[in-house]
Amino acid sequence: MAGVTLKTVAKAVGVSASTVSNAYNKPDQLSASLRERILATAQELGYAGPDASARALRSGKAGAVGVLFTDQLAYAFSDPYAVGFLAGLAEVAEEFSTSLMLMPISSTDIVGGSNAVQHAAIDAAAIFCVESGHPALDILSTRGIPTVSTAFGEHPDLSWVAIDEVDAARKLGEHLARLGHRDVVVLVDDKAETVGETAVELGFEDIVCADCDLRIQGLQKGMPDARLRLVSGGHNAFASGLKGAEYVLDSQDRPTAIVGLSDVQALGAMEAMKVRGLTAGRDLTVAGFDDIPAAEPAGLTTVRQPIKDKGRAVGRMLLDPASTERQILMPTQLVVRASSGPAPKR
Amino acid sequence: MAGVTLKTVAKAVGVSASTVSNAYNKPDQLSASLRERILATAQELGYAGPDASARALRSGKAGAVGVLFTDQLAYAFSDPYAVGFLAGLAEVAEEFSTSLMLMPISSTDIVGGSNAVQHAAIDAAAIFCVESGHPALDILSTRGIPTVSTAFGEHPDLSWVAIDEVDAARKLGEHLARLGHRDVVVLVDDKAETVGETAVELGFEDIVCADCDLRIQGLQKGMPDARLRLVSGGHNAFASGLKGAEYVLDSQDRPTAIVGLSDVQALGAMEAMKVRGLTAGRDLTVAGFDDIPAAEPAGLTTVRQPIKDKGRAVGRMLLDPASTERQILMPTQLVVRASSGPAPKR
DNA sequence: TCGTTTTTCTAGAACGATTTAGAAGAACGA
DNA sequence: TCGTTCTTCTAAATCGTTCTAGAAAAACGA
Repeated sequence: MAGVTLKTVAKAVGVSASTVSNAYNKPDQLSASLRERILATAQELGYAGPDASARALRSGKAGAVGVLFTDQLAYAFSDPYAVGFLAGLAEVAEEFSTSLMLMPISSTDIVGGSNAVQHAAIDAAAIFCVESGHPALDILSTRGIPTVSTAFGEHPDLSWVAIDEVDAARKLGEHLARLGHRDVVVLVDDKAETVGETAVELGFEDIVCADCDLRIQGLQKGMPDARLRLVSGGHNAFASGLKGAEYVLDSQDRPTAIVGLSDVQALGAMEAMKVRGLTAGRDLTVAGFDDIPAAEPAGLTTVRQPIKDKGRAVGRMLLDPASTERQILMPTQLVVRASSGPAPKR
Repeated sequence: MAGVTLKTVAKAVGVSASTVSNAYNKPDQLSASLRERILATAQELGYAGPDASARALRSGKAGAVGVLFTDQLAYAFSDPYAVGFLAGLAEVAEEFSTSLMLMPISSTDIVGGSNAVQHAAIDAAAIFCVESGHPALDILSTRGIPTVSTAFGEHPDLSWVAIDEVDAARKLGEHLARLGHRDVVVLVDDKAETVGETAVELGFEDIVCADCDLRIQGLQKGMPDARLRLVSGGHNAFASGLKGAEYVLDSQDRPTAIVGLSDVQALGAMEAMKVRGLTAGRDLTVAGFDDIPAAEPAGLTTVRQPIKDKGRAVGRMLLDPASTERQILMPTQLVVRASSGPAPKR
């Protein structure tokens, strides 16, 4: 079976290789009857169509867009936000009959030549949740691979699809301020390892993720008089929110509101409250970010961003030559639900 | 910047192309000093290392394994089961500095030449939740791409990593029978479109997914005297379970136990019960399959299978030449939790 | 009927690397 | 000193396509 190439088929049919190639790629360049004869012979010989690598080399199109992912894939995909984004991206990819290439970034030997970012055959790449300045980005850049990031960037020649994180958070902050909250705990899904089982309190300087930083800034901007404390429960978003909230709820110094930097964390916090017999919106206010599907049934106040659209927009920017915009700001919207209520009088 | 190839670098340094190639791939084939000089010049010229497609063509290794996925990506990844599998697979992929290629299967024009399965440059592929007999599998087969499936197969020359679905389900069936259940509703995550908003009752002949079929068989085997009814709430697993359970709970003919063919569906069912003030394990028994992370906190009785290990095993089989086994049966284990209890006396 | 356009097909040169076989020189043991 | 073995490097073939330019034949308009 192996070793059957364009040439084999061409010889068998008695035509040139170019014609066989055209039979597959440009059907209107040859007569229908000949095309049929070629395809039939190909099938007979067990020829599966033009070799992917050869085609990619010659035509300069790999037919795949890369998606970098850091750390544990499981963590990345346990957040519906990531899944929604990917779904939007996949939709556009399918439209252009392109595959998605998930490229693991081994944080360790990224510099050594043997890694996926270096060797993956891709036409473009989506930068999703990768810190700017990561060596992988440099590699993509030298390789001359166009990228689109989901992080709001100041750099004028970078491409991105993002939301105004600060503004989004400010809306939520103002909402909370309006309700009278002055003491807020922010649940952070910290990238850095936390210490064992219990949550830890962080300083503002500990925040590594740029988006997180911006959201915290925005919150503070919306409620300048409030005291913000940062608490992390570790990697995994839901568990992180749960642990973080447990820590906060069981402490002497309870806040009147808990904000998860993602909905999943906020839902974790609601779970912790439920266990303790507390009702969100009455005993304590809880809010999140993103408005993932699970937020509505849970009655979670949050800041909506069009997740799937974001993925689609990135896909378009990467794949559609007709899309000329290089920087898109997506709208956000405060969604008030039952989980937020007035701060109790002291 | 563009147009810098191996040759350019070779000429600049004053060596042959082969030597530059060796500098990247076989460092011990040339003196350290020359290698350093080559790498330095390459950097200077903005050469990003050997072109991925060219290397793939010449060496016959694409450096990527494919993962087929049907339907909507979002649905696929909304199930932690899929995420866990992928995480295991990704772990091994990273080990072999290989990328994962997500290949959408547009169920429609799969036959027309323009699709990812046809054109993706991959060395091997994992078949995850794709019905045997799907045209995409034929394409992979003619392309000569080795595949490993997660479906238990009878075919002796196919490779798979799977669980004994029938046996797993039988264990659960026996457990339920022991508790006295004789009237069971099975929640099916039906691939076929369901009618609008409400759940539908299915016949055994409606089950298209092979795994589902096996599990149903196994359940019946474990509780031969029980009446099994099949109910589907549509695509998305959680919503499907929720809708299915709502339908069942609000009907005249309530069963004493509800089994979700996946944990996510079972959790959906528990949600429906909670809304109605019913307690799982007391008012009604609920059980699932897979033992996803969320199952334990929810107290869900289920049949555990080593999800991540399954992904890892598939990865090994695909990538590690040292792995010679072609068919691996993973163990399963009944995990009894609070959601299952004795059937109420009538 | 004759020039012109359109259709249909082909030869041969890329695409950018890796590989094979082997040459030139250095190092070595006796 | 000589034959042998390493080390270090090279020339040329090859991987399987697609692309460019153009030839031959068919169709067309006047």
